[in-house]
Amino acid sequence: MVTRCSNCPLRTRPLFVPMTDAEVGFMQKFKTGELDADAGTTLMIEGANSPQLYTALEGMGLRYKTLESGERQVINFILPGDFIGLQAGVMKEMQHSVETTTRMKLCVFDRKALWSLFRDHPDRAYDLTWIAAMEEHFLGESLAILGHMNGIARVARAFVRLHDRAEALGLIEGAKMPLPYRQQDMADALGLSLVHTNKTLKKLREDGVAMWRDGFLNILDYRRLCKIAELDLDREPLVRPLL
Amino acid sequence: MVTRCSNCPLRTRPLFVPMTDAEVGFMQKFKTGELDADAGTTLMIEGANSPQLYTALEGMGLRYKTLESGERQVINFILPGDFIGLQAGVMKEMQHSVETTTRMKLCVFDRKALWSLFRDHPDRAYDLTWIAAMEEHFLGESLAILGHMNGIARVARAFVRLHDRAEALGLIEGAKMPLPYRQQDMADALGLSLVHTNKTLKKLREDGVAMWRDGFLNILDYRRLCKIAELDLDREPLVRPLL
DNA sequence: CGATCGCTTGAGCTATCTCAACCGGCGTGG
DNA sequence: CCACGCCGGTTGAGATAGCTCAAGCGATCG
Repeated sequence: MVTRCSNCPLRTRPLFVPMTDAEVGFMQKFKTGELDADAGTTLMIEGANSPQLYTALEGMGLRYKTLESGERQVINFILPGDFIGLQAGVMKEMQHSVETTTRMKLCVFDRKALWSLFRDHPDRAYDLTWIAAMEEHFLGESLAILGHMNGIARVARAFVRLHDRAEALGLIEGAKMPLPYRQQDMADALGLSLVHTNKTLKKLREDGVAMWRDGFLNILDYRRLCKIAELDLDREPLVRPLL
Repeated sequence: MVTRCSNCPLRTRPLFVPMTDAEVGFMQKFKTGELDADAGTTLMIEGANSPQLYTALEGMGLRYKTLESGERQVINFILPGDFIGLQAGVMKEMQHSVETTTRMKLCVFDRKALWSLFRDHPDRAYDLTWIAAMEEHFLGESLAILGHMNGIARVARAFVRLHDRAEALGLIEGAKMPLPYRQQDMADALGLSLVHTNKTLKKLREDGVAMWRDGFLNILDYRRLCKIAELDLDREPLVRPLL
């Protein structure tokens, strides 16, 4: 279902709209190379500027902010297809850091090329703005989760979101999906303490709802998970045409 | 310091860069009119589509999401200069609602014009993406606030942010700035209960740090407020070139 | 004059936090 | 090859920030 296109640094187009040959040509010119990053690599750092932008091709990572107190707020999890560095592209500096969790393969291109994109390919520029608006939407949703839901609902919500994204990417095999993060990462994403996150995971495990261990998430009862996450089972599908 | 330009629907350019005559002309063509909305008007509604986009010229409002449980998450507060409806512009539908708190004057333009903007004015389109990236930054910051700070720090942070924005807009008169929201709005923005928000405000009042009543915020001790908000007093200024 | 709205305050409850200890697996260095 | 240290995960116990429920107050409005 998902077609990989390693020539396309900007995987912004809904999948059902194929690129024209001309577009593919442009994209190849736009792309400056591919990057193979080890697990634990810091791709971008808060406050600094990055001359490079990326699209994740393989592997997983996360975006986070470091607070004055030294704590971390994980902004979101990075999966294949995600665009990395829009802020660095248009603003003076990044407002969050980006780090790989597993080994990642990334499509690299130059931020200076961004302007030519806007000048010569308005439809692509439009897509880019669409990405940003989408990102804004997900952040707003996260805000609502942190603002109004209790521990177990937050964890459940995270699992549902990750499951749905993984499903769209074809990453699920036999009800299991890779989820290579640490419990601390999840805790930092959900605004919970590590201890409480751990106990919440235990509860979900014991209730036979979902099991996350050894880097894999196994959802045993999707229906009940959605219920806990306060999500409609037959909600309209997440619009996430990025790859 | 701030120059008002009611001909400019897209107040995206840093203030120190004046528009050329040609640009002003285009903007006037782009703009379809002005809207005078009463307090309590719903400008956009979650799930619906909006044929119109706005720039706030006067007055204040707020963006919010309604949760399954019926609760509200206030995404942010709208002040003059804010762009409203980017999501509606590029996505199928709005992901949050927008409501006026006071009477507002808005600059209106048509979402269909957005595409011509991208096609004919790449620099402006670039600005629009810059806006979106900026919005993303602020949402990320809010996320960190909800995820990691306690009640009093959240309120203090909100006050500092609002103060700084108001200052940039020249809305501060004798240490007082208009803040026409209800305590419930603030509570919904910060993920606190109304009762706890109220008690926190009382504490700030009694400690002589800040006083919010009758629609005005009076910051008595900015230095201490920043301390509570866990903000550096001499942090680099908030980059918010939007009017 | 009664009803509504926003604000205020008290009291008890609990979800979540912090502190602290322990465990198994893994990599490193002796 | 063993021993040690470190990392991620797990669990218990006590402390508390923040929640819910409930009541009251002044202002505004029809």
